[in-house]
Amino acid sequence: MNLPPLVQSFVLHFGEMGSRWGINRTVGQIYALLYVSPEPLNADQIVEALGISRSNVSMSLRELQAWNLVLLKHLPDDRRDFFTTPDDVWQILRTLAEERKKREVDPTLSVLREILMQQPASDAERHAQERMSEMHGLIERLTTWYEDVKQLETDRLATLLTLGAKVTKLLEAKDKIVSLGRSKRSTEKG
Amino acid sequence: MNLPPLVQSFVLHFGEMGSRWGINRTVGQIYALLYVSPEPLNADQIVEALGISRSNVSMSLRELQAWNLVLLKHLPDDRRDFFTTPDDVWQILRTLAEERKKREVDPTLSVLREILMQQPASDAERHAQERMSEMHGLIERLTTWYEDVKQLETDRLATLLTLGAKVTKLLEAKDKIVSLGRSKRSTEKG
DNA sequence: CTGTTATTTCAGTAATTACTGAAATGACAG
DNA sequence: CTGTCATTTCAGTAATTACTGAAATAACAG
Repeated sequence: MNLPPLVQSFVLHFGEMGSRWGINRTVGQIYALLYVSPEPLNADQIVEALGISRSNVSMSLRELQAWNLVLLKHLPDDRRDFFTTPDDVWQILRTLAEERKKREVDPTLSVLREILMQQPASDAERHAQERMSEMHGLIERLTTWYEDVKQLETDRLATLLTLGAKVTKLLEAKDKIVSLGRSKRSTEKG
Repeated sequence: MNLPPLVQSFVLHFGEMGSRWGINRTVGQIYALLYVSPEPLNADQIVEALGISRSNVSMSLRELQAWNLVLLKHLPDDRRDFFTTPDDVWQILRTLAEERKKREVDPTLSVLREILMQQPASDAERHAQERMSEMHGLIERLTTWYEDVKQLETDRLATLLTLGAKVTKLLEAKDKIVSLGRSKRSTEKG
């Protein structure tokens, strides 16, 4: 590996982090390299930069494409494939969330649903179903929220993030006012 | 493995899912088993239920304890260790988020910060730093939001989730009113 | 077609990670 | 102390996953 030291640290870190996710070292490194590269790279440049085999690069790029984390580009008069990552980090975040949901959450939801359909045959099963139902409920809440929020454009999402928990305080204040109004009216009525 | 069929499906699914996270199959299965079990289990019961070695159970429970996903309980007049998962699924979610942040996000943030401190020695490095800075900014935003939201009690968090993107619509409405007010005032003034 | 260059596939191997059984440690009762 | 039961450690092995080089496929130019 022969990269500017600053880039190398980044690439190596992503490689290690990769293993903590499901992703493997090489895939992480390639992603990091493409992410910081000023222009698209072709497979041989990646081989050169990371010192790994051509076939490994090919397979890892496939993996990254399956994750939609990498874009294929073609330069005029050059039939090699060049690769980049999307520029917009928010877009990257969205993609990552979407893919992880698809791979990690959706299958679980469908297994839970299936099990919850079945008739429990014992107390143990009944209890298990209750627990699974709690889990199912939580996951559904989270995914509904996610489906809702993912539609937002970047600046609105940013606003939402900046607000964070403040929103609930606002709402509680509003609720108090509303309930005051209600109790006043109900008093008038009663 | 000799479990009620319904429990078995759940346990097996979690085992497979485990591999898609960093967690391994056995750890996933043990967690799932404890999660649906009506009362705490000791190591030998887990060995029995899952058909794996005693030592594997011991190591996997350690891993789960390191993740704070499992609680150690003692029954009176019994010196064996018994294990459960926390009852409250929201609490489990919090723990999971906290641990994943600690392991997957914090190290990246600190590497990024370190690299961004350094003086770039070339155009390539300058460009790389810019990209890293974008990533750093995004992650900081997300973690700030998370730090903020994680303090909320369950019912407030639930409210926040239920609202989802509606909040931004409310805010935009508010902003329009405020900016109307402002432009009115500035007209009066000018 | 033929030759050239780019990419992919895949069987074999290397590296890593998971799991086991045996032995060590610990915790306690008598 | 000694014996008993529970848990942990760890070296060896099994299983899985990652990686390579060689061969196959593909995409084109002439």
